[in-house]
Amino acid sequence: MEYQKLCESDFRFMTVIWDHEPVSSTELVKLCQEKLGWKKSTTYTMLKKMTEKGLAKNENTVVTSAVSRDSVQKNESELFVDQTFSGSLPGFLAAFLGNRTISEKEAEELIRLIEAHKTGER
Amino acid sequence: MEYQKLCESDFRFMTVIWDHEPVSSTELVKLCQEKLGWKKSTTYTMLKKMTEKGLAKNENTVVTSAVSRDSVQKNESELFVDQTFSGSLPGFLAAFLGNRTISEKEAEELIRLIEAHKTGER
DNA sequence: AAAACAGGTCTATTGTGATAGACTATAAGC
DNA sequence: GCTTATAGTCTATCACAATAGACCTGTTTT
Repeated sequence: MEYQKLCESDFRFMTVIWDHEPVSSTELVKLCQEKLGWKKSTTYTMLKKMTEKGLAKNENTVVTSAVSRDSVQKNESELFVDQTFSGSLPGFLAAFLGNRTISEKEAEELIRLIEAHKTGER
Repeated sequence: MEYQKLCESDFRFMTVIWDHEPVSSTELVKLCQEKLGWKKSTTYTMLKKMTEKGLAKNENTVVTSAVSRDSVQKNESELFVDQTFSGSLPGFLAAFLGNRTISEKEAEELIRLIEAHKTGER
């Protein structure tokens, strides 16, 4: 099955789960109240939707994620770069950097990442 | 005024404009028919919406953009990184690269971009 | 003058994202 | 046995994204 984009509230909800799992459903209701301003039924509605989509689990009142934050972030990023920059990572980076500057420390971190994913091919 | 996110069809529509401007409205109708499968009235409805939002202009049946592709891409990218990675560019890059590899040529291009935006600060 | 076309508006439909109120069922405490 | 939590469902509302059909007006062609 192919990746199904998460809409915004889905993502924010999953973020609460990722940040706190495993978490009891009651606790999750409290957290969503605090962090997202949601009522109880909103949280349960979302929770059900997420379990139906296979993104979360609610077993015996204990909620956990069924997909990792990393994998979702990866899919979302790919989708975004595809849609907005026809898949061009340099295109994205050029746009994102625009006329901002980044610290040398951050630059080094980025370069390290790039080096780590570089193949030998030209 | 703050940046108003473009929804998906808005962005695809603007892309047609950016790719062809200046373009007559009739021609735009044809292009949207081809590229997006839209009917005439759909194109005009969108065009009106875009002019109302200040993203495009229709002057004397000649359509042009009122915002650059670059600036929209920049805003969208910032928004995406903020929402998905709490604003962390390295976070984005790590997720995007995942377990893929990039060619040496592309890596060089990315590094050049990063160097160009590096400040002296540590 | 009638037909054809360019250029456009207005209203309507369908889908679904986002949110919650009212209600139900089951177990725990008194 | 009644009350109070806990855990959850079901239905509904509202906004707006996405799309288009029917219609209108002015200009050009036959």
